[in-house]
Amino acid sequence: MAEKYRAAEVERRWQAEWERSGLYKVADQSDRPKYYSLVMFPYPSGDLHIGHWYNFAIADSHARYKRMRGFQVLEPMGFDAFGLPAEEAAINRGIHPFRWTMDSIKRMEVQLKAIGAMYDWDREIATCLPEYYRWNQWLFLKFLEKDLAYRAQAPAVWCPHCQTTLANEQVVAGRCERCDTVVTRRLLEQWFFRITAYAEELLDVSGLDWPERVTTMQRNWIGKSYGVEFRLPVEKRPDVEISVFTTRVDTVFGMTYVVLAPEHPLVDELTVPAQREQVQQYQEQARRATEIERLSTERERTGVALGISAINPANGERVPVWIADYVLGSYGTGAIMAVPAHDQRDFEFAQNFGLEIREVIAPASLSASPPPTSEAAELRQAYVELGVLMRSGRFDGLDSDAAKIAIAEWFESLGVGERKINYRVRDWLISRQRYWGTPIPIIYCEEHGAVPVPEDQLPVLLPEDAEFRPTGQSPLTYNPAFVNTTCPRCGRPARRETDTMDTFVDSSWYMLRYCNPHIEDAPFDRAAVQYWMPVDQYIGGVEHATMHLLYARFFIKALRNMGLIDFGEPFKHLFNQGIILGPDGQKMSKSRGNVVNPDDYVQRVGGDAVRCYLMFIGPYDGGGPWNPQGISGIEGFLHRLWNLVLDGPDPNAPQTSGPADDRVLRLLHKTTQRVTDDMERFRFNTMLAALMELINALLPQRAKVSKQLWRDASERMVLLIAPSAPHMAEELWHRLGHTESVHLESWPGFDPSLVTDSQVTVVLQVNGKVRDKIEVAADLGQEQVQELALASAKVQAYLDHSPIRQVIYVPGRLVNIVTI
RNA sequence: GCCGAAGUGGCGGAAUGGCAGACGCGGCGGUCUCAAAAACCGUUGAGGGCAACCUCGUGCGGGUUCGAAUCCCGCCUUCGGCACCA
Repeated sequence: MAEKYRAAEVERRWQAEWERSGLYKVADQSDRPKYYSLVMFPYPSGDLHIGHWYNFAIADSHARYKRMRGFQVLEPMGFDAFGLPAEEAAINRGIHPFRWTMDSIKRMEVQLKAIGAMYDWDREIATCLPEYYRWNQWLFLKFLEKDLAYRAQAPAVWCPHCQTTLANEQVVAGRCERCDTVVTRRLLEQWFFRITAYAEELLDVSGLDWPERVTTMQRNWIGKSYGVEFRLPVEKRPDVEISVFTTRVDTVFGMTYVVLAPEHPLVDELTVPAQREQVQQYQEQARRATEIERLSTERERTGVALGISAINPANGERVPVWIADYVLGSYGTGAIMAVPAHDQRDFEFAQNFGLEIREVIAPASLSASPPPTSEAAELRQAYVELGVLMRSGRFDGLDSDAAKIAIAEWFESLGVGERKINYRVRDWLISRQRYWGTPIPIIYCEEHGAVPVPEDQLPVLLPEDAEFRPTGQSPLTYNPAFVNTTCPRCGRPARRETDTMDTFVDSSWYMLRYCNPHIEDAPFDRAAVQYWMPVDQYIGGVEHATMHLLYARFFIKALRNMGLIDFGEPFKHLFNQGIILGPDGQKMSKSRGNVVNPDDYVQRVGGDAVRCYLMFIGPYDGGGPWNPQGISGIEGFLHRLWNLVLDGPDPNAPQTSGPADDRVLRLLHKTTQRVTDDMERFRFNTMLAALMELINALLPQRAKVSKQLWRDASERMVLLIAPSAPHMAEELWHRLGHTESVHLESWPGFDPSLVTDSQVTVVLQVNGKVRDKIEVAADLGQEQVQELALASAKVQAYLDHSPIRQVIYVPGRLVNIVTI
């Protein structure tokens, strides 16, 4: 019996040795092909939980596998260190965010090292350090130069709990993505990145190997729609026109009113004096409403008439102009033509206010019969499908698709409108009224307005002595030493911008920085980036589909157009790992008390066992509950592997190879093929199942196979498990007599001629039901196999002299004899 | 409401047109032990049968096929995304 495996001691020892020998230091050039393996970097919360392990440890196993396959692998680690949680923690505990963050990073470095990953710690980054965030500022200035950053007054999403504005992407169903508070809107001057300029390019995901649901989410988020934008003259106001956007210009003859968003710039101008008070009240009410209230489809449709009419350019009819909060100021032109018969929202609104509902589209199936003469009152809801036009002048009888084109062309020829594409995506609001972030490098001068901080004055340091409690104003506002400065243009007193940047700016380009994080005169090292980028495999949660992943793609495209890089996508392959739930099947949270701390398990059964167990739980994109009992299966497997290797061949085993050797050799090669295939396809659960099957089959053969083969089998198993259980594999490799690290070895290959069995089991069916099985030589011909099948007594019994109508033969698998 | 994914033993799951339940957990029985733990061996979908074996069985209902967990149609449930985007 071999000595017991002492995981904690072995793991500590090898981690120290790997660090000492610099085993995982990565050079920026190699004869080997490069492979950049990246996980979404963690927020320094101070506690590495089992979910981090699920993400990081498994990603590391895959990266180790790639390294053994001959790639030069870059696997960096760092911290997404700015952001609200540090401020919250700092406020709650009275510690400065900087200290809290740096302490958390220190703790997490220790915990991360317990994973046993190949991180090259020389490349570590922390985004809250000036050496990093100065490049956020530098990139901001570049974006400004290219008109990709701009300042505008807009009704920004406001989170009352976080006391800051948010980007649209950070609002989930009307609630703050971070703290789940119902958000409101505030009219503020804010900085934006012009991501909408890249809407079309971002829709192109060809060449990306990403989960389809992520690309679908991005496509839906960008929301491209084709339509017509046209202008309506306003009665008695030849100086004003109302622009509207519609995707259903085929229904334009059904327009019975026009709606402006409450915040539409023309509202004041167009409102008649008698309506002024009501209109202003409504505007105020709409401004105060939370997103939840505004977005609720259950809600009664409200609005106020301005007391003025516009002219429908299609038929010259007068239609009243209203404001209503179901029209958004931020989409299209902020105004719509309302066609209540063919739009459900307009329909409900028209019913509420007794406005005319005029049907102009007949369902296509009814087109043969005369147009229905039904009164509007009979309609229960809008008919929103396509159909055939009626009451539409010379367009009557056209189907919707043809009419969309015909009417668009007509409008274009009249000069009242043109075809237009609109996108749902909004520009990215990056201003945050919080302390713990990158200061936006802008100075406001009375004479010169918003002046960029000159490059040579970067970084604009975040002052350490600031009051950071959120008040709704940016904390930096209260720091005179920070705020008061001089204008870079004229030298007169000026004020600094006091908002900080959204932390998604930091994570939009960090993958470039990892390539050479020590470069001092540029955000990234062009040569190193040229070598390593794009990221070959990116692993992280799906929750970033329309935030980080979209922003990073935008950044890379913008940087490419600036000539700073020469590729257009940051992440070639993307994998979304699932979420590990608590043992109760619920999402882990401190308040539920179901958070699993990996440290206890690492101490007890070893990091290798935790890694393997997480891989074994199920498909990697599935996640699932942490079942503390299940880990014993992996423990047992690893112990049996340990014993198998250390016990060595049976003392009475044959010296020369016999028939058992042939079977075992085939099994070794077949398993190698399965493990290789599963590793490539991220199927870690079946990869480990294959190794378990192998060891289960191997153990009873110990006395039967030759000593040499037993040793070969041991070595092969150690190599196959090395990416998944790197510490034990290293220990076993050395115990087998090797002096170099197992992690410098190549992945074992397999001989295609050995992965198929010489004997195969053929299933014999009668009318699709299994009745017998026979063992035949794999290369036996169809006729012989069928003969053997018909010779089977069991088959004969079921055939019972019935005439055979058909025989299905699947080579090496089955024979199905059909009699009916 | 719209879009998407998924439903398989007590549990995690495997099998993507060809032996349903690989592998593991848990359970049951056994070996060892004074005993327990650990380790090891056997067994474990349901029903029937002394047994060899037989029948049923992958959310529900239909279909295609020699053959369906797998493909098609309809429904139910769960999860995820979007949700006034004109």
